[in-house]
Amino acid sequence: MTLIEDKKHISASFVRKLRHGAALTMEDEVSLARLVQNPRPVPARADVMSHNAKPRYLPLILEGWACRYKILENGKRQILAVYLPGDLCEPFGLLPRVTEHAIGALTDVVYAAVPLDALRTTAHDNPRIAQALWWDLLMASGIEREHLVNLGRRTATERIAHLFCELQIRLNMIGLGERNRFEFPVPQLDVSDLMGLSAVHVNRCLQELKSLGLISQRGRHVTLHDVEKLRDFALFNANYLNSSQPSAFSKD
Amino acid sequence: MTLIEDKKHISASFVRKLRHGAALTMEDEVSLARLVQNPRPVPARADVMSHNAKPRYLPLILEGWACRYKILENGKRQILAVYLPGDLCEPFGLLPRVTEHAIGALTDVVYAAVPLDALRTTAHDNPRIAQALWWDLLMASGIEREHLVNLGRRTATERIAHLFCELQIRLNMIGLGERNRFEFPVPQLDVSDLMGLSAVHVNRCLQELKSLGLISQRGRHVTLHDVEKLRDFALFNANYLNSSQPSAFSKD
DNA sequence: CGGACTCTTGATTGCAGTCAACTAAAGTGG
DNA sequence: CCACTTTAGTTGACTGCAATCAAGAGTCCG
Repeated sequence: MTLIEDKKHISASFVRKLRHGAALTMEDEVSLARLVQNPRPVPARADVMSHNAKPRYLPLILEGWACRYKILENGKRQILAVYLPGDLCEPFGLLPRVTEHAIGALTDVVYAAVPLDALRTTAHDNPRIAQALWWDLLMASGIEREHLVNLGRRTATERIAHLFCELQIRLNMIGLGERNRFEFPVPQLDVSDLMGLSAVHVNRCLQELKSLGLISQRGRHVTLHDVEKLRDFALFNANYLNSSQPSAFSKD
Repeated sequence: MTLIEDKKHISASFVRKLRHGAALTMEDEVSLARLVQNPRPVPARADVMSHNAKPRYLPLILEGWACRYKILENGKRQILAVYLPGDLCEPFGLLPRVTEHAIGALTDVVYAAVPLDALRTTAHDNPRIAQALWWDLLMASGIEREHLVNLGRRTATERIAHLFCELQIRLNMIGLGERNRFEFPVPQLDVSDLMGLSAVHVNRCLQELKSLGLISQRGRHVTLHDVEKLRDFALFNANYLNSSQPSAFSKD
């Protein structure tokens, strides 16, 4: 296996996701793969990037699940976003800044440090790549906003159902999991910090979803028994995940 | 009064805010003011921009308070962000897309439609303006993320206290209100949709803040009696509002 | 002066948090 | 390979924050 092919392998999720945002050519994909260097491991519960760093690179998740989080002065933690393989942990990171939140590993993670200037140069020189990255930014901001709606106006069980609906689509986008079954390796304690709930209550909500026949869990895997029913239950509307394809670079 | 001066007047909040993000020259400010055309009024409770539009312009609030909101299928409403004079209602809007949420007027509003391509051209030709707009984008995304923390991990009364702490800074930034006193024209029903609460409970939280001596209201005006105490109470840390000055265009 | 909002208050309900104990599973080291 | 520790999941009892329901009081405005 050549070096290039190996790079294409480790960057597979990244490229695969960006294909949804623009019609990438083979060369585009090679350019993207070239950005992905030096995979680094991080164990579960450790930080990929700490608070108040001023990074010159963007963490790109290659394997495992990570998150952006903040800890309040009273010790409470809120997870702001979940990052899957192929996700840039600083979607707004086309330019550097002091990081406001930490990035943590929910499971064992392997990530690549994408150099800022290389990413910027590549995007600047290639309009399709630029479009794909803009699309990715819009999707990431859509996900965060829907998360906000989740916390504000959905009940605890609805929130968790909504999470599964979203993950099902995001994982499919990068080729992980089957249509209605996927690995869900996140401890309930972390789910509670994501959903603004207590861990005990997360446990009970999961049981409710199971008793309703909407999902089941075996080991670290979840099965969604009836995606349509689950979406209705969760007041889930998938528009926010892909309806925002930009047209700035196409002919509208 | 010449036309230019008049434009500078109606764009005052916009320019004034952006000064915090970059060292703008007089010419920069004139360029920015030139983007602000055709002020349009919208009455309170009407939409500035509805769902599923595909606008070629960005609403820029000139007077009054607006918000981005979403209504769920069960009729519940969540306000995602509050926009003050000088705020672009599509901070990610350097490129067009189908709008995911509606923009609504919380009070009587006057806004300008900033043409997309004019904004893009101006930013492209002027690095200081580009920097200021990036800074604005980062601040807007920081505000939304803190809002998410608010809904997930702060109690009802803390949330409202936090809102006042944030507004105090944002309003000062555009020269509205005094150091610890400002107009707060938002009905409690809208506050409840912003904070993920019921209107009744918002009322009781406001009373609690008053009985704690932290704030008082007279008519449509709020006074923060002890900003430091209020910030402690709200677990408020102002970093997210301005610590994210980008350095992509300066020499780091 | 009537009507539409908006705010306020009280009574009641219920969702979700907290506390605590226990079980299960997964590492770890002797 | 088995004690021992750590982490994760489960259950029950109780508490409490915030929603809901309902009615009344202010305010603004045509």
